Amino acid sequence: MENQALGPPADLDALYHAMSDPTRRAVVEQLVAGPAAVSELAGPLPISLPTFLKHLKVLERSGIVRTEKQGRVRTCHLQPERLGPAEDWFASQRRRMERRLDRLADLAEDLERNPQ
Amino acid sequence: MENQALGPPADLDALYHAMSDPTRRAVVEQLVAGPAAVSELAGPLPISLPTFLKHLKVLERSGIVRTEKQGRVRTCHLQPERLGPAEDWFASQRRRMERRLDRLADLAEDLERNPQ
DNA sequence: CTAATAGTTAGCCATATGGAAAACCAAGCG
DNA sequence: CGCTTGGTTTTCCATATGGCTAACTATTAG
Repeated sequence: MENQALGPPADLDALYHAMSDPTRRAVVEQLVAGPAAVSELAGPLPISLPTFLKHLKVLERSGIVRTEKQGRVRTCHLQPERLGPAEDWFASQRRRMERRLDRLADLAEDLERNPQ
Repeated sequence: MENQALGPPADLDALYHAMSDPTRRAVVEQLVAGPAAVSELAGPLPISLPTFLKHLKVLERSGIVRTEKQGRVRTCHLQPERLGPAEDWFASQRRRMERRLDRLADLAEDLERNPQ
């Protein structure tokens, strides 16, 4: 449930930190459409290339993006399997919360049926 | 900024930022079990109360936790409906990615069947 | 009324983050 | 070879973050 033995340690800190910035989410949304070179990704964005590179490094540290250089072009790919754990933590909390609320509702019903 | 008509409104910033810290995730995991007072939440944690309060404010800004004070006790509640959007963004990206990979697989199959 | 309890404010500090400009490689092209 | 293109490194800046202590306010228990 926690660590699925995929690449680097699936650390939620880095993952959620990576996704907490709109620029970086935009990059991910681009990469969903397919791999892209650094300049293709940076082009439309209103920030300088070096600044973009910092964002890219944050994404790489989080494991959500992998990059490789061929010649002078660095291509960026999304690692879809890293999206799972991020989604899972939220889903897990939500489910636990719902179960609790259900139990609470049951209890309330019992009390109503069988008042003290 | 450049929101490309993809995904929900960008208060995801605050949400993901809130979840990028282990202390704050621990608080959320506690609150899933039910509402709790500030000191109950802060007690087990290895940080000072003022520091804890800062974390709590981050959680409140993100909308994931609501608090109310009665007498001298401030009680913290989880807002489960805020967990949904956070989960959804990831789910949405993952699904888009999967669809793309499926199309790609189909294409590869076609090529194999019908080589150029 | 006094004292303990539960938070809150106010400083202070070190590090991290997001941003920019400038100068610097290295791979291709003509 | 020399120029251009695509990245990279370095340096610098302002602000945010996470942590602390100390001092303060406001309830409530005795």
